[in-house]
Amino acid sequence: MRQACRERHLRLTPQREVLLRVLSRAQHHVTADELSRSVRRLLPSVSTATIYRNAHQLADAGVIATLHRPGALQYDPNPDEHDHFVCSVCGGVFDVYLTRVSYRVDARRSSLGKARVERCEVQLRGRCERCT
Amino acid sequence: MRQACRERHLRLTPQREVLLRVLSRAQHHVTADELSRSVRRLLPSVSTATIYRNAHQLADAGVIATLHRPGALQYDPNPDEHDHFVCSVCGGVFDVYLTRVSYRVDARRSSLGKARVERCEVQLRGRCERCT
DNA sequence: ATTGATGCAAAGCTTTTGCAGATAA
DNA sequence: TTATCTGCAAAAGCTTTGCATCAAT
Repeated sequence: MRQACRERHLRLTPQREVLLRVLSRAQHHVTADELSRSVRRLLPSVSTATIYRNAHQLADAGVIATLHRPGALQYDPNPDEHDHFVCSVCGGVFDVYLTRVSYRVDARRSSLGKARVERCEVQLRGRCERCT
Repeated sequence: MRQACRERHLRLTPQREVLLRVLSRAQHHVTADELSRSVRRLLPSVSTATIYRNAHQLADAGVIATLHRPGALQYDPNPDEHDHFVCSVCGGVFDVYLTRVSYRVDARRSSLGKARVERCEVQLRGRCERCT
């Protein structure tokens, strides 16, 4: 992460260092608000604007990913390629790792034209263990 | 659509009728703002609150679907089961119909526990025809 | 010395809500 | 008649931005 910052001329300010640390420790996706709280626990002065600005830069750099969920944006610190399971009851998002993903596009019904498909993201839905 | 409304005791007010008409004619996904404009072209007095309230009710009724996209919620009036292609350049969303979707969950790496998977949504990403 | 980063406060947007009056069934 | 709906305006969230100041390189 620090390496990626240097490459992009992102300075290693105390604020950014704390943010990186919090993200690398995060076990799940986090909203900007949760990120703010965690960061401020270590460095209380950090402003919301800084959280957003830095998170966006990291997302642009491909260091973290963003998920648009109802209510608020979520930052996904998991750098591995993976997909998600969304609980339709509690709304929780869980990482899942899929293998052998395959599909066929019904070209006649899909108005893709000459579009080039570069990636395939899967979102599983259902009830999570706790909401069963 | 009208039938679904009756079943749920949703009254067929002029506002709702226009909304249903606009939705049934829509070729793509629409934001609440676009929906407002289209509806007001036919019935200028309709308020934003009414648009949101009704769209949510229709979504709850399963008549339309909602997509959380950056910037704003989108309503998807397509009742067929389908997936989406998202252009990473212009952000446009296009309907795609997939067949033979298959995948395997790597249970060891995925912390799903006893969660029950009920649905599998696929989101393809790439460049759409116009952005190539 | 430069160029980028920060905090603050204000602004911007989308979406929701309270309420009184109106209306479909 | 009654439960539902509507418009308005205000409120509520989340996110972005302008700006003066500060600091990493």
